[in-house]
Amino acid sequence: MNVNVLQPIKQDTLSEHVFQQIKEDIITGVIPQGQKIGETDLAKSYDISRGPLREALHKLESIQLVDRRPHSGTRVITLDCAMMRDVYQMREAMEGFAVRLACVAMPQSDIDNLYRLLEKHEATIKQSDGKQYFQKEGDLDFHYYIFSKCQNQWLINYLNDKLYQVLRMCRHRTSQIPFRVEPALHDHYAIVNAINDRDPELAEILMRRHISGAWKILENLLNQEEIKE
Amino acid sequence: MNVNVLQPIKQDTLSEHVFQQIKEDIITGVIPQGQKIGETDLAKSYDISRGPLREALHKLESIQLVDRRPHSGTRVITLDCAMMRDVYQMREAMEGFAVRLACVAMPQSDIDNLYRLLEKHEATIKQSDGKQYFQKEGDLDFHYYIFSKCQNQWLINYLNDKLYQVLRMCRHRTSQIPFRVEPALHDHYAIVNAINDRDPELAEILMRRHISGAWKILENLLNQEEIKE
DNA sequence: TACATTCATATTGTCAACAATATTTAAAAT
DNA sequence: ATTTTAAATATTGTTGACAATATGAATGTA
Repeated sequence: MNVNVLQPIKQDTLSEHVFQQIKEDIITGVIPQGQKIGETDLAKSYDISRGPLREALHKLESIQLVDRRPHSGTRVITLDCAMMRDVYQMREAMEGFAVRLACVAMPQSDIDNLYRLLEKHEATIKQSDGKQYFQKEGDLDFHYYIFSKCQNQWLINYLNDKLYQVLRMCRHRTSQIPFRVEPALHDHYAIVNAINDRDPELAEILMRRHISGAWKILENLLNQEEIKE
Repeated sequence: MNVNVLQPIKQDTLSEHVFQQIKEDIITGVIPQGQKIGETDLAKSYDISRGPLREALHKLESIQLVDRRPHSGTRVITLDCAMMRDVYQMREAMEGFAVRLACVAMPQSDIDNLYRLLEKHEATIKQSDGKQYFQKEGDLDFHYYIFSKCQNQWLINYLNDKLYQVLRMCRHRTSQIPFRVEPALHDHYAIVNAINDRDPELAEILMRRHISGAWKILENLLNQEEIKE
């Protein structure tokens, strides 16, 4: 595995520690969407003073997990359809570009690792074709492995720190819905094949299709959900 | 002009006000690159207490203008060649995608405005073919106008809040170097023509070429500069 | 009853002092 | 003279109190 891909973990300060914790609580729904966050309350419940808490909230704002309005307060974002669309479009643009770069930069050993990863996914799917929920994590692993090899630190950080946090939140929200995972696996193989052929042009196109396809499925599900309610 | 494209200006708090001010001071070089920032000193020089100043520094960190290490301190980033490359690659990916979206979403009136903008640039260039420095601002206007019409708030915010701040910093650093601006104008016309033909595919390709071309020129200049020193 | 205004309350923004950590300086040992 | 160690200094992290602003309740008026 490469170094220098992920920033060093700095959890030394209270502010940073609480930031991480609140982040997880928002993503996993412990703090529900749209909820107003009172500084005094939260500070008490995490047992720190308001100073570091405010700094944590600022960091949360910078990765779009909360909205802050001066003098008014902070509240957790609500993942509506428009926001998810924006996020998936961003992924399309950025992961498409990332795979194009990675396709040129990857050593063969990384490509081999990707094939092994997909084989593992394939086995997991065959083993348990009922409970496909677990598999979604595998999807993230695949995407993460690829963009982390693109050699552009800004791109990596944005995908990792911002987009994928919101994405995890989406997944959590839609985790009860069962997806068909075989088509995704097929897409993944096609992408790795393009990388293996050192065809960045094609790799980008396939990645874009893969992500925009995922969005179309998700969009339909969300609309159905809305109609039901 | 559309509303809802730029977030409302919130300069109500000290923290926000100082953030804006330090941001400008960094971008324009008043605070030089690589400089260590002492909280006590800066707080005194902006005549506020350390609380709001720290919040401002966190915001600056979130747009990559400073590096913070816990317990150690804050320093202004240094724009080396690798970082500029990353930024230009990001622009290539994101502005390419933005123009693709904008190409579909733009009403004809916006396209007319773009043509008028380019005519104005053309006139400015002819008028003062010596001092092309001023013209670079025009380039930013053009790019900004396009991506602000892409209808994806995440994309707009990232370009506007992060990439373009660093880009302005680059421009300031290389402002003494004269550029030939006619080729850029030619590219701009080609892009607007593609938009006018409602050809998002082509518009994206042209935008990518335009930006990667600009990077190649800049890269050469930076290398020459290094050799000299 | 509906609406506007005023006052009380709660929440956010700011400050200055204190604690914890890093950096520098000076002394001691090899 | 160079490296190690230890103390002193400076800087960052944290806290609780105070000021400014917004929110909500109560009162009065149409």
